Amino acid sequence: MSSPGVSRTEQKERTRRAILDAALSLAEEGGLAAISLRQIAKEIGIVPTAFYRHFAGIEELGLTLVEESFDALRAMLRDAREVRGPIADDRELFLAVVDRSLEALVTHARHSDRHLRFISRERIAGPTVIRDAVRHQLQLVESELAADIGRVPGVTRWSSEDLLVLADLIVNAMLAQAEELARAGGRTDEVRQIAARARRQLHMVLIGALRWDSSR
Amino acid sequence: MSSPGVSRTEQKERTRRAILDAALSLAEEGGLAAISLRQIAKEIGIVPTAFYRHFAGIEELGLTLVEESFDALRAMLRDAREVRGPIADDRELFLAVVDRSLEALVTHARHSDRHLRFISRERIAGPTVIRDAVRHQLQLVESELAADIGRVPGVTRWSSEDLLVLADLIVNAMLAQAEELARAGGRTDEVRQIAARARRQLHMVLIGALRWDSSR
DNA sequence: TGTACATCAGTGAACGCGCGTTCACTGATGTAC
DNA sequence: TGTACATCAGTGAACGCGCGTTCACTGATGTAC
Repeated sequence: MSSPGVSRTEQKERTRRAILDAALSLAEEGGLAAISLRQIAKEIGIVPTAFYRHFAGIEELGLTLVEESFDALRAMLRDAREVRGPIADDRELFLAVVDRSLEALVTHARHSDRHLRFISRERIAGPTVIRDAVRHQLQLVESELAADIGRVPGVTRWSSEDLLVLADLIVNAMLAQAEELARAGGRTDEVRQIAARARRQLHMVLIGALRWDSSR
Repeated sequence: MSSPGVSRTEQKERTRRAILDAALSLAEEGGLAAISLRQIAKEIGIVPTAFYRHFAGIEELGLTLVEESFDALRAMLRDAREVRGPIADDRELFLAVVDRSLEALVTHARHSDRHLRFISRERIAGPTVIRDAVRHQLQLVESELAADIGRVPGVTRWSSEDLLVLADLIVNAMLAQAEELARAGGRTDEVRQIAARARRQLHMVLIGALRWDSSR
């Protein structure tokens, strides 16, 4: 099970990585709840019992995947935030800035697609523990996004509750599009079409946002 | 297995119904892909082999649940459409009309919650055949909704593509809220809060929609 | 540098269990006369 | 209305299989001297 010139620690890490990857892929069909420890072991060519050298069970593996997936999601959002520069109140400028963020998201989504799908799938279909962990992390992400949107000049008068409601809308919409994006695989035409749809949805929502008034 | 004074056909229908109900409930935890024929049989107190008197396998049962779920969803939308009456261009009137639709949705959602959750879960996490069936039906629903929105005076100049994009946004957002609604169970406070969030999201989206111009 | 011992990732046999599916059956309900 | 036969929803035994988990093990890597 080992290659020459590879330290024990390094080899262990490789196997751990292989387990996580296999679980992520196998779960694409029917979710984490539908895969077995033995399927994972078979997939990467280890004996079933070796699994226990790395995780106490599938649940622990699942929680690790939750952490990983949100690391990926946060990296996406950080990137989108950094790429866009200062935000203007002017409508045209504002939408151009949104477009730059979205381009960063689409680029990232291509590499983190399995993690994003993991989030949107296990949030709804996961075993209870996993589902709760995902939902909790999603709430944190929505808070961050809400704070982020709150800094846009036009929406500074919004109530914090409305900002959360808007963030929830955006996160749900974008996760649904990420799902479509992953499903499109590499097919360039489809990817472009879905990215265009995501862009229009964001525009529609944000134009509404700019007109919104929390006090009414 | 039978009660006195009940015809054979009627008894068969009862068992069939019990199977569908049990599957719908058992699938709440980890999705359709994670439940077994034997679990269902045990749940309703029949022997596993009796299952085959009603369905060829879990997949056929799943496809029946897809049909049922969309019957429920369409009934909701029909109700929402009927309750609201003529749609006005004026913003206040328009939003009041949207509110009436949404109230109808929330009332329905309380009774069809398991079917709605089935749709949003299996769309992402289901076995391939089920997933494809759900996605296909959802596209039809989105088309209907798009046509419906297209009749609103303010948006008659929209491209049909934009109408579909908007319908997709609304369906995704409302399915996510239906999920929350079901999760809240009967707790009145939470239900009211989620309904309020759904209303705000619809308002935000539709205010954006009224300002939108497909030609830009 | 060489040797003796410790560590520990991965092995392989074994367990009891729930799985889907087959098959011949039972006995209540339905029907023909 | 009564009898004889057909139908068929549900039964129960049996099958081979994959499951999670236990346990004692092996042998390469790591470490102490």
